[in-house]
Amino acid sequence: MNVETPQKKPSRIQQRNRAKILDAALEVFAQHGYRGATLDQIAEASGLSKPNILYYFDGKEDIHVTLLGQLMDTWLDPMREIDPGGEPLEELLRYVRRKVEMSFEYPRESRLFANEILQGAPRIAPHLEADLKPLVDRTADLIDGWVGAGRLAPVDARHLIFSIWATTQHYADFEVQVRMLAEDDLRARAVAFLDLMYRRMLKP
Amino acid sequence: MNVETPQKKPSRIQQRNRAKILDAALEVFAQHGYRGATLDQIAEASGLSKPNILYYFDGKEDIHVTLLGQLMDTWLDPMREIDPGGEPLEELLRYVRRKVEMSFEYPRESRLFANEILQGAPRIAPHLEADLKPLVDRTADLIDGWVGAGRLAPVDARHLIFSIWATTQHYADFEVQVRMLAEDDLRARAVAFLDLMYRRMLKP
Amino acid sequence: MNVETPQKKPSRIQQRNRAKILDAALEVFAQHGYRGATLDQIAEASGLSKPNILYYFDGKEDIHVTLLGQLMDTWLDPMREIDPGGEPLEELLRYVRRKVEMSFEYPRESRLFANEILQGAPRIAPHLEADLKPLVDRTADLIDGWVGAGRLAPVDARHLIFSIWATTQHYADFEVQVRMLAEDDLRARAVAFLDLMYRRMLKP
Amino acid sequence: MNVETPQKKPSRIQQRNRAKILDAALEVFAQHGYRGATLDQIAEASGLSKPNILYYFDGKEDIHVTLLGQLMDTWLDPMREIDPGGEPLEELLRYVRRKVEMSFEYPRESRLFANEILQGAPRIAPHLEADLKPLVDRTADLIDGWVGAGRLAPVDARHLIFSIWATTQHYADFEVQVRMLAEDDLRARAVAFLDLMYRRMLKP
DNA sequence: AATGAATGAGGATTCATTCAT
DNA sequence: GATGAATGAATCCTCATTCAT
Repeated sequence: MNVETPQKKPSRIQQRNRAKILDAALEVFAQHGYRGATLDQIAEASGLSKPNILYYFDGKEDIHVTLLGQLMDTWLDPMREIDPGGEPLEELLRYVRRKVEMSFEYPRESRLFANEILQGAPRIAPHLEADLKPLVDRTADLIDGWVGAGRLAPVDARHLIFSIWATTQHYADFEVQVRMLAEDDLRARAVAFLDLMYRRMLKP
Repeated sequence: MNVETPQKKPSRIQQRNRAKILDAALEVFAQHGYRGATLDQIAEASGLSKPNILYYFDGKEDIHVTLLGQLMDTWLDPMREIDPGGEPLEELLRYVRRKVEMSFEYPRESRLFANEILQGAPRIAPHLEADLKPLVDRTADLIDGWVGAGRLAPVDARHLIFSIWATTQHYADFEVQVRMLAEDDLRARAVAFLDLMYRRMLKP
Repeated sequence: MNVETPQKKPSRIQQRNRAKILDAALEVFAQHGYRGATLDQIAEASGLSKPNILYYFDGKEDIHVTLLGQLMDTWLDPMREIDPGGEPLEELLRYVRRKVEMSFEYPRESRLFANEILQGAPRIAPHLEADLKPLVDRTADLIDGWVGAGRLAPVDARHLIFSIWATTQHYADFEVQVRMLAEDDLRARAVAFLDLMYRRMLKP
Repeated sequence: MNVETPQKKPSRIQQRNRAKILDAALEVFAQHGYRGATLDQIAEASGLSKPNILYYFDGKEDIHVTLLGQLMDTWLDPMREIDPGGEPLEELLRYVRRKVEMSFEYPRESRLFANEILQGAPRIAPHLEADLKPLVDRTADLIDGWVGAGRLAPVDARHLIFSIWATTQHYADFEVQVRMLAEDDLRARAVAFLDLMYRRMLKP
């Protein structure tokens, strides 16, 4: 009988162990990708035995899917928090800042996501369609409205979004390369640079 | 006796088969990553038998390393072609355009590279140190000089470079997501958007 | 997590299975040599599946090294038991007798050792240097002392040792040839012959 | 069409290439055993290509069998040359000396033979029955006769022969061990030791 | 809830041999 | 005679998963 069956609410120890597994799996999947990760590595990193991991999850893929599901929730939060009633430039710059800070705070999540998209999103495509697409459509409309009202410089809303994702997540996804090439104060300089770039780009 | 040993020039058939293998491997590695790729897939995609592939290459890793080596050569070309004697804004905008066009022309190469960096650059780190770092140092100095001369708006040269890489390669590396969310004319819009963004960003 | 790591004492079933594997491997390695032996043969002979064998040992080489390590321990015992305070001729004749009896009792161990030495001792050379050499040095000194004291006929101590090894192990290592050519009572005749030979050789 | 078919006498070049292959194969088989040896190694050592080797021999086994067949011829020569009409002690001591010198001159042949016997003589058993057994029977009878006539000390003839083989071939078959433990002048000391041992053993 | 033991399905690689010229 | 190219059959090993307790 699997823990997932929602008959009883998970006990304290169950919740803790699931969390330990997911944290370990996040580390391993983010570094090695889905195929490159092994249950042994996750078992090692989580401190649980391999069969015990399979007591909490139906298998490797279940862990991965669970991680991606959790990820989508928090991943989209910054975009959801763009306030349609706020000052357009400040709202978008705040979004950029939150995104870049997430890259430095949660690089593993970013890499997990990047890995999944790179492989063609085989396991997360439904989530994207269901959650991401409507949100992006809505946000693009919002930006278009702002632009139409002359409150932002004219810009292709969707490509603006892509560019924000690209530039912010880059610090997590290409971290080894960035760290090899960057100077000190990486994080502060990144935040400042992106604020500057999007300010010049978007100021009406 | 291995084919790699540079004793004799490779025959016609050798060159053709090595090319077939590398092309197939590029496809497979770009999609599945190093660990996720199998020789069976490469054999299937190349039309050669698995042992025959191992007749031309020393093993899976040899194929991968060969691909990465080839990649670095062409990957850095656009940056090498920035002309220190040119008009700064136009030189950089040309660089952006070449980069984004490479993402649309050679998305597999971009994804191969992204995969390698995501996993911590285990096989390409030496190349990065040897080839990429000096080139970036030089280019950053060049940009700093242009900024100092007032020919470009003030900007952090290294983070500018990162942002160009991020925004251009994003179209290849996150292609499935981009195609799910973008409207028609993806390529033309991407080129136009990036030209606009970096023009506003860099105009002195 | 590997069974070899000496964190916990091996369970009953582990000890039994490791013993089964080592016994099967002794048979197979002794007959076919390291390269000629296959895990399939060991699996077949031990009654375990191939992956299960690799659950208990890190690989083919680990099994082989374990066998050789065990072997050295017992293999040198007879020489260690030569009593410096005993009657020289009787001590050496007892050593010869123990060695020839080991060849008849443990022919597989002898052949395993012979195989390893024949191939140049690639895996046992360190053991030889560490364990065998000091013991032989000591024994040769002992014999030299006995000869010097007139208690043994003059003899080259090291070549005496070689000859004892050669003649006794021959019954195990060249068993098929010996059995083809010998008459009945092989073992008794072998013991008697060697006793006679070394008695005539060594009597002062 | 294979070269072995005795339609034409082999050309000069054929003889030379077969000799090169057999010499290389002797080296390789003696060191690695039958299963451990590869055609690639033989090709490398002989300077011929792998397909070319298979032009001269029907396969790996054919090379091995050919080597063993050649070996038997020369291997038994010393025993054949024991002169029934000679002085018994001197005849046998001469046999010992020739055997030990062969071990130093042709260690590869000795090891090839030892390998084959160790593995149970799968390919040479017929030769042993046909060639070796009659010769040993005859020699044992000869020795028995000499003993009966009081011209040699009483001794078990067959075990005497075994001991001569064992002690002399030991210097080739266990060479790495012997060289690790022996002092200088290995060969001279070996000859002297064996002469001494068998003289004491056999003097009537 | 947990784990030691076991395995079937791959997966990279080796190797004797064959093919084609 | 000779060789570059190719391959089927192993062979060692990995790994997600299952079994038994």
